Amino acid sequence: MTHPAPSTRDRLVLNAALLFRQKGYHGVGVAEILAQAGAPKGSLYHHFPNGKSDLALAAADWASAEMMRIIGDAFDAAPDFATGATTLCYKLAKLFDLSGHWDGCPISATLFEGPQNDAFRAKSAALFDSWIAEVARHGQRFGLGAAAAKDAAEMLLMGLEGAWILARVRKTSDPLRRLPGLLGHQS
Amino acid sequence: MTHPAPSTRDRLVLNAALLFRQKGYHGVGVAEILAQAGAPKGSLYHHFPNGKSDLALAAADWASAEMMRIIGDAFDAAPDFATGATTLCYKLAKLFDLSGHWDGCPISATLFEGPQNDAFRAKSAALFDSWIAEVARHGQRFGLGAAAAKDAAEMLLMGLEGAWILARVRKTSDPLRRLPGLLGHQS
DNA sequence: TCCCCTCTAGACCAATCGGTCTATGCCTGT
DNA sequence: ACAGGCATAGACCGATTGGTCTAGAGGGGA
Repeated sequence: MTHPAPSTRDRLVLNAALLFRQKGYHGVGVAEILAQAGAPKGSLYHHFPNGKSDLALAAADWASAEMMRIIGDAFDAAPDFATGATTLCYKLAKLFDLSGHWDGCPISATLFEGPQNDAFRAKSAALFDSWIAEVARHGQRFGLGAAAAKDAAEMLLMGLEGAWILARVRKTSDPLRRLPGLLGHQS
Repeated sequence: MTHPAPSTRDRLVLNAALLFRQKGYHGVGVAEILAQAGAPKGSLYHHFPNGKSDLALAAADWASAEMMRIIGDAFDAAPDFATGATTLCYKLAKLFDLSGHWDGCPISATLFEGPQNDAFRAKSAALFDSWIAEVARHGQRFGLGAAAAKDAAEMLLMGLEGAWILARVRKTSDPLRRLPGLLGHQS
């Protein structure tokens, strides 16, 4: 059905992404990641010489790619920007419900509470910007001007992040589902 | 000028709040808090028998009270809801600039990445709700209906949380200052 | 003066942290 | 069959973690 036999490296990245999202960078120990991925310590430091921090960056990249895919799915099938934004919110709400872990945004959870390291900050900025640029691209495709598209994209992202936090704290995807209405994207 | 001689307990709470905001719950060790507060270990466990987790809850309470004060200041002096909301965003942006640490929201940073402990989650939910209720109260004071006031308050909070994240990642308070415009609170 | 209680002080502890190291599979090319 | 390298496997390490414990400083009441 899905992938037949993910490599050790992929298992490490995937499980690290899941755990970091749930507990934050400092909240997860390498031992826990290794146990959940079923890999020994040697493998981690073979694939990621810099250990935990390299793994976190890879996990964030992986999670960001997943988000880009979701954004694309939501907007590609939409007739206009507002519908695309609404679909995106609903898709994320559904994933939130399915996970059963009340996870947060993968970027902020993984990279934010990490080391003060500026590389982490720059990386998260770049990933967020890539999301915004992608949403803005769809906005322009639907006829918005460049500035208006970027504003709409940034507002959507900010709303999503805030709704995500509220959803997490309340253990319900409601805030994500109500966001489009609050943003004026649906009547 | 300010308080003449804060008690050991107050110094612990204050410094814990500052550090947790910067690095998250798991990102700060008790040793670091004690060093910054200039207190020995014995004092911590005297005032907070449950140690770090008790201290985090107290720090969150303290930070939340501070936020309630800021909300009150912003809306009390405002002629209408939109102006109050705008003032609140600007006040938080100013604090963000002054801190020089690119801190995040005190609640999410302190309590979110903490232990899976449901008490932490419930506490943060209660504090967020108190903020929303306070903003909604001002909304009703300015003539909004109960439901509309709560919607506006929740949207403002979500926007603030999202803008806070973006501000942090970009090391600029711009997102917080642009939020009122994006929310339609000013022309 | 003496007691008592609150608070300070820091030595000390087991557990866990992230990371290094050597040994050994295991698979491929020859 | 054999060599050689990629990858696995986990023992091991010093540093740091949150937390406990004993000792004593300090001050107010009797």
